[in-house]
Amino acid sequence: MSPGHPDLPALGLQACAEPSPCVEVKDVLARVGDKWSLYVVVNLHAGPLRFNELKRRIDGVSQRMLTLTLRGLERDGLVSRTVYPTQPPSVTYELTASGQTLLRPVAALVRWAQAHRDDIEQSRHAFDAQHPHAHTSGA
Amino acid sequence: MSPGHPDLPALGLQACAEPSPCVEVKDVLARVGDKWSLYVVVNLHAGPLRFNELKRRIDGVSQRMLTLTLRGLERDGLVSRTVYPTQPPSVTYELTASGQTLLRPVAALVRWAQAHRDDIEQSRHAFDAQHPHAHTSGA
DNA sequence: CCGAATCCTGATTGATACTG
DNA sequence: CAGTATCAATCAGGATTCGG
Repeated sequence: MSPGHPDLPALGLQACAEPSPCVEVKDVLARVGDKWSLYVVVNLHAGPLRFNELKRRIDGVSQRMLTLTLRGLERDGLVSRTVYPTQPPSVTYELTASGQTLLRPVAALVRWAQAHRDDIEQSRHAFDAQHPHAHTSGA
Repeated sequence: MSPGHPDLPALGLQACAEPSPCVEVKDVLARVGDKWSLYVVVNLHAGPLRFNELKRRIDGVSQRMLTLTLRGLERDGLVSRTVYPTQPPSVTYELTASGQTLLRPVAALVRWAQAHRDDIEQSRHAFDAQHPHAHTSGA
């Protein structure tokens, strides 16, 4: 029955079939999948940035959300926060070693997204066409 | 100043520094990062499953959320739905070719999560310890 | 300049009940 | 068995305002 599935179990995914042993993944996805974390991490990949510089680059993020995102990232040890007691105060954020390693798997996902963008777009269009009652919302 | 950053730009991430050109990624993360899609995809990796079988396996998912998740996945062409007009009706869900390819980058993320689980856990604990005002919530 | 606190809105989710 | 509909609760996110 099984078509030509490559054996994914070898990738360590079978351990993730149930919610309980898979909390770690939810964790990661919650961190990287939220609205802004990814942008912060990516923008920080080239070196430290100050708060408002980050805010200017991400443009669209509210200061509240940027603060919360940075706090979350900092809490998880993905980003470090450095305060320079100047006048006015200056604070910079930088990727930690962990934060840098995260970029790699994220990049894989990005590549997948780019490769399948058209397929998905097309698929959605086709699907919406034959499902009149606009529940287009994804899960 | 830049520490030993591997050149991430080569990974195609620099194109993602700003929201606009990065919609695709948000898309993917929205699909895979939501509460249940990942479980569905992973559970389907070994072959087709019926609705309630899926529901039983994921346990914790409400039938509503499973339906919505499957619809979203189907809409994006990641999962296919097959109806057998038996009595009672039987419906099976299966990963499409696209859906199968998604497992690979996801696995990379899973591996990262597993590898950094302890660091993150520890980091959170340390962070919470010196931040009394329980905003433990991540961003 | 950095960022914390408050208020308010809308999207997500879950429980329950009902239909084919 | 598979799926939909409705309702209520929760939560994330944005605008604004105040403090160090």
